[in-house]
Parts: sequence; C-alpha cells; structure tokens
Amino acid sequence: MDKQNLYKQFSKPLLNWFALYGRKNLPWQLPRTPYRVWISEIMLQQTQVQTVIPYFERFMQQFPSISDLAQSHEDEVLSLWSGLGYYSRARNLHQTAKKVMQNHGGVLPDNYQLLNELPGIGPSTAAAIVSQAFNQPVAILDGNVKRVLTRFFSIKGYPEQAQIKKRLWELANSCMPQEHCADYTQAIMDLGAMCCTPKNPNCLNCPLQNSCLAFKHEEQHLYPTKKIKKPLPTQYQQLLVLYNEQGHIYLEKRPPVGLWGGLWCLPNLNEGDSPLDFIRLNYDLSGETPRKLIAFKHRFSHFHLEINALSIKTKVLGKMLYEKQGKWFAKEEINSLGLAQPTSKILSFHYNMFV
DNA sequence: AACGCGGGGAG
DNA sequence: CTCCCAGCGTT
Repeated sequence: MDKQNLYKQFSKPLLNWFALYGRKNLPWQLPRTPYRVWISEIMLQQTQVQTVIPYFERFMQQFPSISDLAQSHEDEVLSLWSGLGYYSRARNLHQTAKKVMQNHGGVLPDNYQLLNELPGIGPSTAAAIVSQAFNQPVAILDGNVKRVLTRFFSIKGYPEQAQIKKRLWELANSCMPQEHCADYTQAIMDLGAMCCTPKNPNCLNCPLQNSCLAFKHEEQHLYPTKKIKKPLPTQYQQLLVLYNEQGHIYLEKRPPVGLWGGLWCLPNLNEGDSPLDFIRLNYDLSGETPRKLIAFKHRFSHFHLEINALSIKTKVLGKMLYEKQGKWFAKEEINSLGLAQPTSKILSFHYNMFV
C-alpha cells in the first residue's frame, strides 16, 4: 500500500475516530509539556494508565520541574515509585534529569537521537516524546501499535523477532502522518487500548474495519502471534522484621541494579538457617523467640516467590554493625523510603500487630 | 536473540 | 488461573 493510500485508509480514519472518542484529558495532556510527557511515558512503560495516574500526580506535586528532580536524592524518587515496579525506571529517570541539567542546559532535547541516548529512553519512548511534545512525525512502537498493525496488515510471526520488528517499525513510520503527529500517536494508542483490544476487539465500531486484513479473514484472535512461554521457577524467602525496644526496624538498601535495586528491604535468611543464629552471627544482635508474622506468595513476571516473614524483638550485643548498608528506621522515616510491595505488606502487618 | 526487571487490571 | 500492559538495558 502506498503512502497516500495508507493515509486514506489508516491514518485519516484513525484521526477522525480520535477526534470523537480519543482520550484528551489525561493528566499529562493538561498541559502537555515535554517534561510531563517524558515522566508519563517512563511511568507508562509496561504499566496501565489507571495504575499510573495517581503516581504521576504525586510525582508532579513533588518534582514540578526537571531541575527539582535533578536536585533530589535518589531515595526520594524511589519512594514516589514504591509499588509501581521496574525500579530501574526511577533510577534512570533521576540520572537523565541530572544529565539534561548538565549537558542540555536543563531543557529536554527536541531531538529523537539525543533523547534515545538518555538513560531509560529507548526508541519508542523517544518517539513518543518528540511526537507528542514537539509534534514531529516519528512513530512509536508499543504493545498497542504492534497489535493494531499486525492485525491491520496481517503480520504473522512473533513481533519481537528482529525481522518482524523491523517490518513493524517501517509500517509504523509509514502510517505516521506529517501533520497532527501528537494526536496521531495518542490516537493509535487509544485505538489499541479501547477498540483493538487483546481480547474481544470491538471490530464493529472500529474506524479501520474496512481495510483491516485480520477482520476481513475473521482471524483477529491470531494477532499478534504469541510468545511460547516457559513455566516460571519458584523461590522461597524467609524475611526478618527485626525491631528493637524503641520500635525501630532494621532495613537494608539493595544493590543499585537487579531485583528491587536501590530499595530498602528486610534481611533475608538462607535456607535452613536458624533465625537467632543468623542475627547473632551477621548483626551481633540477640533476639527473643521469633514469631510467625505472615506467609504469602508474590508473583513476578519471571518467577514466583513464596515469602515467610518472621518478627524478632532484638537487643544489640556489641556495637551495631552497619554492614550491608543497613540502618534502623522509625515508623515515620519508613514512609519516605522506597519499598517493594511485599516489604510494605509485611511492615504494615507488623505495625498492625504491634501498635 | 534471550533474559531480567514489578505489579496490577481484565477476562 | 492467564494474558499483557505507552519497553529498556544487559548479556
């Protein structure tokens, strides 16, 4: 299909549909500044709109500008990110803010290549920023767009495969019109989220119905081709809530990269370790009898975690060791830390029991 | 090319 | 339960 036909059969009806049904009152659209677009795009990576909205509002309240963000401490950023997941996004966001202050005079570049080089900003996010914030004709390729394009053009094969992905990028940019670029980017995402959905797509009300090859052959459900998934492994963790006479709780900062990177977590026992031996040997603490606090399962996208949390009231034996980046925190301090969801759950359970 | 990286919403 | 979401960085 040539460029002119693509406009007539794809982009134009899509833009018309957007004018009637598209989302135009999302928080990052009012106003749609480069900074707000950037923050929202990072939060929205692999995360649904409804989940992001409250996080976005809190973030803007705390960091109204890129300079505010650059001057903050990483723990502040991670605290605002607590519960949102994929915490490398928060760390990269902070790094990018500092780089923009240092290398770009505090102004987010209006250039795809420059944006793409910044931490946490890949091809699709860079395209989202230049198209939405600067109205440039550069196409995104996210989950919504992959679904719309594979159906419309009946693209077979797993979309993450190099050859298929290259084809999808080309198609995505072919469909991007030269005008109304910001609206177009929003339009194709809205169509994917509201009409061309993974299950039960609303083809009868779809603006692209006339030319959609998947609809023509009644095989919408075949696209996009699904990945073959392996069974997820299961891990077990015994976590300790160590608290002292004052009610302070001991937490350790995780290494900067990896699972829950940079977050504050509870000490983790090795399989078969005796809790009291563990804290005496590693922390020079003595403790009262461990009490079962809570046991539950936590599901990640790449493994299952079975958690068993114990609480132990402790006394310092020698001088308290600050190894493993550990610290004692009062309850009020914990509220301003970056915590993983299971950590928050265990701690709130602890506080409910020991108020 | 495959994997690591969270957590939640929808069916 | 399963699927998948405004993906990116590393290996």
